[in-house]
Amino acid sequence: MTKGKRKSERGPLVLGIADRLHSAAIHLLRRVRQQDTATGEGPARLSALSVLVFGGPMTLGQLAAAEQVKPPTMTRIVNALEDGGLAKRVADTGDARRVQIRATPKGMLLLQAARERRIGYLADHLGTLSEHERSTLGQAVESLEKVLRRWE
Amino acid sequence: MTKGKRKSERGPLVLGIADRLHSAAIHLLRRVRQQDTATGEGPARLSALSVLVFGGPMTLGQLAAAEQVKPPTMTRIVNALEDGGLAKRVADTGDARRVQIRATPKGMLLLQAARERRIGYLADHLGTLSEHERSTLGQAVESLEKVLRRWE
DNA sequence: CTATATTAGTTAGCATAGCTAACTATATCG
DNA sequence: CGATATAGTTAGCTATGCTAACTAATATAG
Repeated sequence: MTKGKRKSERGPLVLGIADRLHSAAIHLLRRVRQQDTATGEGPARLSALSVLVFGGPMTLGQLAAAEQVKPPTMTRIVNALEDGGLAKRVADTGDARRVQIRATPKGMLLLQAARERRIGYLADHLGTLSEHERSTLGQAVESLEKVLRRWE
Repeated sequence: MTKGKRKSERGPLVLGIADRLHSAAIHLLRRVRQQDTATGEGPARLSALSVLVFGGPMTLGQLAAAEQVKPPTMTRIVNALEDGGLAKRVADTGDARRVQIRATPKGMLLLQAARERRIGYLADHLGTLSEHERSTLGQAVESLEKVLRRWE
């Protein structure tokens, strides 16, 4: 062995994997997002609605933080969701400054459909892989989830 | 075995992997993109510049297709890149309707730096995985590349 | 307990990035 | 040559991001 240091550094192998993972993630999401045109809603609205549906009701500020967006941006997204009957503002009991945002049944249904389209489309393509490749991919996704949990 | 059909379908296992891969890809890219603020350029410009730098000069229409965007959108992105000295339009010899777009040395340098920031940031976090996990991830990325090549 | 400071959200106004429709200029084809 | 097709641009709309400045409500200092 010519190289001493072996763990937790930015070696060429890790850089190569990072590079290719990055590129693959970009192209996968670009493909999958094409399915969303069927919803008639833009990406920011769908993403915020997804957080509401799967994370439950939360304040506008929490939603903005979850979407890594500033509050004024989220105000407008929530306005649009409310206009479309997909979410509603509910007064917070105890702190009148806060506004709870919750998905409506219509919003939940729309998101469910959008999600099934996206995930089903991706699954159809992953289905062309062998059983072994899918198993390896499953393990890799677990590693990625671990990386994300550790991220900050 | 209670289930007969085993290959190339949308079973619950594949759906689960698709779901988690989809989510992981979204969150990974959201993290990595934070690094781009250092460039002072927006995401559409950086992405188009990346295609130019790594794919070489091409016409505006080809660039629009590569970015899955309509020509008028790409016209404005190229205008902005040109204003910033990051790319330039070159007349196409042989067909005066076409315009070749090429990255300038300044554009190449800017993109190189942005890329190193993004990939390095991601690699640093992948570096917290074990050697075995990284190896599995590398194989999984190969599978994803295969899926993408087959996609359409 | 009032006066001040902090916090949550909104409003206003700007920039970027997407679209379609309509236009210009050039090529191609009958 | 004239009709048609193709490549880009222009104009104008929508969506989504930002900062600065505002309002309302809560928390805190004296």
